Amino acid sequence: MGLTLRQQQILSYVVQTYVATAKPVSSQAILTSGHVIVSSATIRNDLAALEDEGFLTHPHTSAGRVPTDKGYRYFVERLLGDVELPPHEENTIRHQFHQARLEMGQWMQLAAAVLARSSRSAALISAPRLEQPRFRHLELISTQSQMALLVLVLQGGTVRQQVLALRDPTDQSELSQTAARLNGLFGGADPATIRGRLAGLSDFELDAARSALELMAGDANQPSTEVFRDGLTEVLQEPEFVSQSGARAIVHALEQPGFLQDLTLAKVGTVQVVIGGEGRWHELSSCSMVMARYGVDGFATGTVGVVGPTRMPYGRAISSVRLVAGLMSGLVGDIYGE
Amino acid sequence: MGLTLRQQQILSYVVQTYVATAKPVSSQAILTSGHVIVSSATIRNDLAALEDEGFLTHPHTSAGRVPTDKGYRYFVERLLGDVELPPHEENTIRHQFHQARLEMGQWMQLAAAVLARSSRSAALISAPRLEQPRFRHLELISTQSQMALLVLVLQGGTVRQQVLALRDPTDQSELSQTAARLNGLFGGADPATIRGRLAGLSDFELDAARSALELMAGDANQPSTEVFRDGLTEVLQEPEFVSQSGARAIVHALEQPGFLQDLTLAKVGTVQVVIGGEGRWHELSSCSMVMARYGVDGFATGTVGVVGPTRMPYGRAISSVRLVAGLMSGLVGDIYGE
DNA sequence: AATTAGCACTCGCCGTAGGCGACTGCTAAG
DNA sequence: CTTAGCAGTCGCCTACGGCGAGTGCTAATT
Repeated sequence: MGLTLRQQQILSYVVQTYVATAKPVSSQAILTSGHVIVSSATIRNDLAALEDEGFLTHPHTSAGRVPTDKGYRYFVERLLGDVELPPHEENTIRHQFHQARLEMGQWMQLAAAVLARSSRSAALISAPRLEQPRFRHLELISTQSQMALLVLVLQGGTVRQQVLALRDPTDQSELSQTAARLNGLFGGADPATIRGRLAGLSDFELDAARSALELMAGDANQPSTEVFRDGLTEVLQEPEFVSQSGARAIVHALEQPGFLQDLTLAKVGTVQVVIGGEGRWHELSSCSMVMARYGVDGFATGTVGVVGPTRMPYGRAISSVRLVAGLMSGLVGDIYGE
Repeated sequence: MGLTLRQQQILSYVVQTYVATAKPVSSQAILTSGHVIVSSATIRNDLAALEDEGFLTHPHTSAGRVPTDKGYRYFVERLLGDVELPPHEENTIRHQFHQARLEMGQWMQLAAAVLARSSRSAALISAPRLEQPRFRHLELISTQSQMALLVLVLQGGTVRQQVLALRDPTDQSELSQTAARLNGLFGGADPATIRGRLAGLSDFELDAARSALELMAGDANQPSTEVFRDGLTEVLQEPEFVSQSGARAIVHALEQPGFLQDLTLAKVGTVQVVIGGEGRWHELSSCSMVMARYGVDGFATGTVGVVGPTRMPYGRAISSVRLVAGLMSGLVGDIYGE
C-alpha cells in the first residue's frame, strides 16, 4: 500500500518534470536524470506499480507517464517540502508592496499582478470584507431635488454608496441635518443595534437608515464585486489551453462573480490546494487552485489565490500565495487596526 | 471609383454572411441568397472589382471572399443603416437597469454583463471620472497609534481612501478635530484653491491636505483601476480565437489597465468604431472595438465599449453600446446631478 | 524477492500521394 | 454589360507506410 522510498522519488521526479515540460515522462528520462540509480526496467516496474495505485496514467501505450490528480495530491501533501521563493524574488515582491501608494485598490491590483507573475498562473484576490460590520459615518449628498447620494463609511474604512430616491424635494442643508442626526444615533453600532433604534425616526430618516442597513448587510453577505484578477495571459499560453475548450473553463471561473466566496476556507494563515476541481467544481477538472485567506480572523478577511492547470508549479504557487497573503494580512492589520 | 449599387449590395451581403458564418462567401452563395438577380458570373466580376478596390480578399485561389478591414469600414460607414435592437431585447435591458439596486459598482457590472451578452463580444466599462474634481468632505479614522485612514469624498460622491502614516501618536478626537478644520477650509474647493489655502496649517494638517490633493489628482489623471469586464467567454469561442495566439491579443488588451483611457474619444453620445486596430494598436490587428463615452460632458465621463474579432456583428454592437451608454449617462446624471 | 537484460509489440507522428469538391478566372457568345 | 461554359487552382480528407519512442513481458541474475 505505502510507496517505497524509490517510488516516492520517482513520482516526485515525474511530477516535477511533467510540470516543467508538459510532456509525458519516460523511464529513460528518469534513468538519465540520475535521480535513481537502478536500471530502466526497474523504473518501469515502479512506474507500473504507481499506475496501479492510481498516481500515474498513460495517455497511450507507447507514451511516458503523466501524473493523475491523486498523484499531484500525494506530491503536494507528502513529497513537497516547505518550498521557499528564491530570496531575491521574495525581496522584490516585498519591495514592490512597500513602494506602492497606500491605497487599498492599488494594493489589491498589485497583489494580483505580483502573484500572477510569480506563480505563472491566473491570480484572483477579493477585497477584505468586514465580518462584523459597524456603522461609522454616513453622508447625504444632494444631487437632484428628489435624489440624493448616500455614502456610508463603516468601521475600518470600507465605503459603500447608493442612490436614494426622495419622497419630497429636499435641499442639502436638510440632508446634512438628517445625516448628522443619524450619525449621532448610530455611531459605532452594529446592524442589530441600529434596528433597535429605528423607532421615532421620520419617514425620510427611516428610508436613509434602511438603506444604510441594506448596505451593511450587503457588505457582510453578498459576494464582493471587488475581485481583482490578473494573469490570464500567463495561463492561456500553457499548452493544455491552446486547444480550444479547456481555456473556457478557466476563463469562466474567473468571470464568475461569487466564485472565490464559495470556497469555504480555513483560517487565515493556511494555504489550501484544490486539485482538478476535486469533484466539487467539475468544470474545473483540468484546473487546480491554490488559495488562502488573508486579513484578521473574526474581523475582516479576504481571499487570495491562483488558478492554473493541474500541471501547475505547486511549490512556487504555494509559497507565492503564502507570501502575498501574509503581506496583505499585514496591510489589513495596518488599515483596520488590530 | 465609387461602387455601383449592386456592388454595395454584394459587399453588404458578404460582410453580413461572413460575420454570421465565419466562412468565406462564394459567388454561388450570393446567387442562391436571392439578394441580387444576376448570374454567378456577373457576381464574380463584381467580387473581383471589389477585391481590386481593396474591400475584399481571398484566403486562397479557390476560396470565397472575405471582407478586409477597409471592407468592414465601408460597410459600417456607408451600408449599415441605423440598426436598432429588437424592441423586446431593448426592453429587457432597460428593465434590468431599473431593477438593479442603486449602486454604481453594481450598475457597471450589470452594464458589462448586459453588453457582453447582447453584443456577443467582450465588454469593458470604466467608472465615470470627474473631469473637475472638487473637495467635499474628508474623514480621518484612527487605526493604530501612528496610523490613520483618510477617506475623501469628492463632489459627486466619488470616494477615495488612503492610509496615512502619522509623525506622532494621535488619538481619534484629535483626528476628528483636524478633519473638521480641513472640511471647513476646503469644502467645495478645487485643487488649485486648496493649494492656495495651505498656508498656516500645522505639519499634520499639511500632510493630510497633501494626501487629499494627491487623491484628487489621481482621480483626474490616473487611469481608473475600476474597469469592469465581462464576456471573455463569449468571444473566446469565436473560431478565430480557438487557435492559440489570437486569443492572447484580446486577453492582453483586456488586462491592460490604462487601455480604455488611451482611446481619446469624441463627445458623449457618439459611438466610435475602431476596426482591426487601425494601425495604432497593432496587437489588435484582428480585433475591432466599438466604444462610446458616457456621462455628462465636461463634468464626469467614463468609457464603455466592446472588443471582439473584426468579424463582429457591428450593427448589434453599435446599437447595444449606444443603448448602454445612454442608460449609463442617465445614471451619471442622476447621481452627480446636472 | 528484487533487479536486470533483452526483445517483441504498440501506437502516435509525419511525410507522401491521390482523389474530391468548391471556387475562381477567363473567354467567347448573346 | 451580362451570361454560359470550362479549364485550372488549391485546400481538405483519407489512406498508407515507415520511423522511433516507450512499454510490457519473460527469463536470467544477484
